[in-house]
Amino acid sequence: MRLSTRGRYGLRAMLDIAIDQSDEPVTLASISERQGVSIGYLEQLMVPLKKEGLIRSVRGAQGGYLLSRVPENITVGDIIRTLEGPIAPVACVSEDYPEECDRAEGCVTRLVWAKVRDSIAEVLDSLTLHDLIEETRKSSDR
Amino acid sequence: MRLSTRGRYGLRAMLDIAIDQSDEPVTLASISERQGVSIGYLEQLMVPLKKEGLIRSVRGAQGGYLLSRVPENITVGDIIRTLEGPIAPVACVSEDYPEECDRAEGCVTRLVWAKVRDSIAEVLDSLTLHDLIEETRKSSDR
DNA sequence: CAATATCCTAGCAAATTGGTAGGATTTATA
DNA sequence: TATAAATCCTACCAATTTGCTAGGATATTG
Repeated sequence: MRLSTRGRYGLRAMLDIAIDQSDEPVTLASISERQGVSIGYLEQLMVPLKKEGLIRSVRGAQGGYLLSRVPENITVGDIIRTLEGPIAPVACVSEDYPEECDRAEGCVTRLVWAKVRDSIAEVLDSLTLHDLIEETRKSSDR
Repeated sequence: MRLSTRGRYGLRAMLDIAIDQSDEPVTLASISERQGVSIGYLEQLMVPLKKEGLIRSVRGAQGGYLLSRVPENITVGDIIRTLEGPIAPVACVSEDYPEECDRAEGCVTRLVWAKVRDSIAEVLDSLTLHDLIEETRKSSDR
């Protein structure tokens, strides 16, 4: 039941971009330095995030990445689903296209996994990047 | 964010044993037939479940497996933790021995994963084998 | 003693994970 | 108009995890 580094690093990267207030693009080099993740790996994470429309990029010198929406309108769930796929502790209760299964009817354990899926989704969807920025400020004024 | 087959098959196997009312040991051969999981693989799952004290075994002819406790006292969480390890969407918020991390203090994303962990645990710990037996009966009287 | 079970050790192919390498392309600025 | 700074793109790959199977040893019943 582990999240892969894609989701973890991806969320850190998105928060890193969100925290920057300058309105100037944030480079992967700077994210890499702050977050301790290689530029090459970050590049891979940016591809789906951009395709999904959560960020936009500026190419060339002084380029980098910017959020496409205000932090209030980007949830952790948006980011995690983009990088890890639909939430699905097991394939037969996937949010998107649940996998067919012979024993589906009368499969009681399926109900368990559906509850797990929903409880995870509830947490991820209730948190926005804005919330995490706030939390960051709180923990830094000490 | 997937559960492995160990947890899935293991829960099915445990429920299968729980549903048997005969007080006689349930063989892996019969579980295998009903659940569509090989005997060899089931054997592997029984080892930790037995070590954890959730089931006991009877060797030899007419042998098999029995629950060590009444279904009311075995939660889904007990089974999943036994087969999959402590609940931990990421290592730094593992229920058991959270992995150290340089950026632990001030790491806001950690709070997210802790919430996810707790919400998963809440679901798994609130469901017992008894609940699932009840659910099975309900879905079969139609 | 034969049949039926669990127990135990090993091994292994396929998939997934977590990256790296190397270059092509775009753009700001000196 | 070069040059440097960036993103973009394709490929590859080693290590780990997953999901098993094989083959036998041991225990128990009838």
